[in-house]
Amino acid sequence: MFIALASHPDGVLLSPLDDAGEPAGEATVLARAAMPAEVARREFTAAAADRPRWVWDDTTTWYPLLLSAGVRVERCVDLRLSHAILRNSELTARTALARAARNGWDEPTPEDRAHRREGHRAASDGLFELEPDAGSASAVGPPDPVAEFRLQREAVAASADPARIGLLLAAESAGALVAAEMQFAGLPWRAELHDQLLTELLGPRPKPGERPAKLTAVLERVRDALDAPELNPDSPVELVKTLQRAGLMITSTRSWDIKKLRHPVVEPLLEYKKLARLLSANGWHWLDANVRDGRFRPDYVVGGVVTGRWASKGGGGALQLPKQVRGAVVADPGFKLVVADASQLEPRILAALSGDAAMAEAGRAKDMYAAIVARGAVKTRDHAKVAMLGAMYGATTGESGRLMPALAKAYPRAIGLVESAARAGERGEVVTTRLGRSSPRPGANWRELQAAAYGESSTDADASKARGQARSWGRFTRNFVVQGTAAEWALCWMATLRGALHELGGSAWLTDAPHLVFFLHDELVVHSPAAMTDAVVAAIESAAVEAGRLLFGATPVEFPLSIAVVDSYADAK
DNA sequence: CGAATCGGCGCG
DNA sequence: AAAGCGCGCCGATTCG
Repeated sequence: MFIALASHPDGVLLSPLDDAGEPAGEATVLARAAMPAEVARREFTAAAADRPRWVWDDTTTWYPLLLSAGVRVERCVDLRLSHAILRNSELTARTALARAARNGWDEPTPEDRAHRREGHRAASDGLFELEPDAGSASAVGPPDPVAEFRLQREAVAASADPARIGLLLAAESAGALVAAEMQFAGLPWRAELHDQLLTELLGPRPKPGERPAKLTAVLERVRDALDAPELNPDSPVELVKTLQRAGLMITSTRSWDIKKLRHPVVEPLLEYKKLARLLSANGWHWLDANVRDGRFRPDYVVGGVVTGRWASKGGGGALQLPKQVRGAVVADPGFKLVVADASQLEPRILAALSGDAAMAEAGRAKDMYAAIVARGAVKTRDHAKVAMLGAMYGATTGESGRLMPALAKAYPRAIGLVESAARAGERGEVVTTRLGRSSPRPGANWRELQAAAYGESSTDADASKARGQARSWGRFTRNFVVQGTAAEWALCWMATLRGALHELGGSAWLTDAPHLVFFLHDELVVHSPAAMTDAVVAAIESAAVEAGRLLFGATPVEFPLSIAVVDSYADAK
């Protein structure tokens, strides 16, 4: 049973729907204020199997309201996220949904539009411009969830593989629930510990506009070493000029390049950069803006990355919490943090995805890189690691490039898979993950440049530019299949765990039971009552096994985790 | 003047 | 030691 929720002049319209998306009973209108109680009633009275799946346009607009009212839901269908997948997927390319003109369901959520108006970059901005909005005609008024849901059910049923795409939609929607719940619960954050940490490294909090004492001290050492009393090292142009004037051969101010120099300025300059970064990215200003009532509540953007990974938006930078400040993340009294990390996830995904028996054999080991060495493909563990990364990212030169032939010889099917994904991208074709998320097509500029290289009047320069661009898109599609499938594994892992944690909690409210508080591509953090951590660890382990089974069925590849039960996130590894 | 871009760096 | 994927955010700089 599905129940669609939609705004209505008198409140909220509830429409019961069957598996095909057809009406399955009388639609009713409820006052807005009565909605959470009605949702709760349906959640609690039904047996688990009969619990409704709530169908709504955006989880971000409905679920936070329910959570604030103390209502958790078991399952939902996030129509906008599902639409984005179905619109692009090769598996549903010939369905009515995919062939329809762009409409309101292709537009960003209302929050995203507001966010963009505030001057933030569009999520799809980047190295490559994507397919432009054809027409970009926004539907008049809010789109109808009932009609959209029916189209989506049709598309799934008619797809080349309904089970896979259906699983992907379920996982994506479950992810949306997790994201809302994690934001609701928040990551426990001890502001006084963060402040203490900053004070130790930078000195006491300065007045606005002033540098902290320790930063000033190290800045003076930099200026002395370069005999440049006015130098502002935050200006790359100024810094590079000053370094050159001191006789140093350098054209950038990256730490990695500076590290290679031999000069008295190197040590204080690297120290300055490190401290200045801490101050600007996660200093007191960050603390004021992002931590309230002992919680950090980042805005997760489910499916915010083309590969299906999550992104984050707004202040905070949730997906880049430096290790430096993780000491401020501490479990509440009586609670523990259970931190779990999937080891070497992407190479294992490649092994399972390609069905390469030899690589899958290595993928059974706790240390996959060591197993690759044991097979004799490469000589050292470092080589195994760098070669695998090169295979998944498309390295052509350097050590990684040199190791590729040996790797391809030992694991022809696995390397063949990423190579053919790269070739497809170079031709401008689409590639698809295990569960059916397809890569975007290159934009019009890309195609024009390719076409120009084959034209009558093309020059060598045109051809070489086109080749470079084609290879670049090929590296993207090469990585897409692995990164995207890894993101699917992580979604399945997290969605399965979410259910298990709820079971463990019994009738306890979300934040009194073990609950997810953080997720970062292949790592998650559960905030759990101290007495339940053994059960939580077991649930995390079995969710990982289940994720592997959901994606790949019977595969020899294993997905080992490293799990730590700690008070402070800083102690996790 | 604010908006867009650049160089740099944090995360996976 | 390094050059190849995906992100978001900062301060400085340049653009319009």
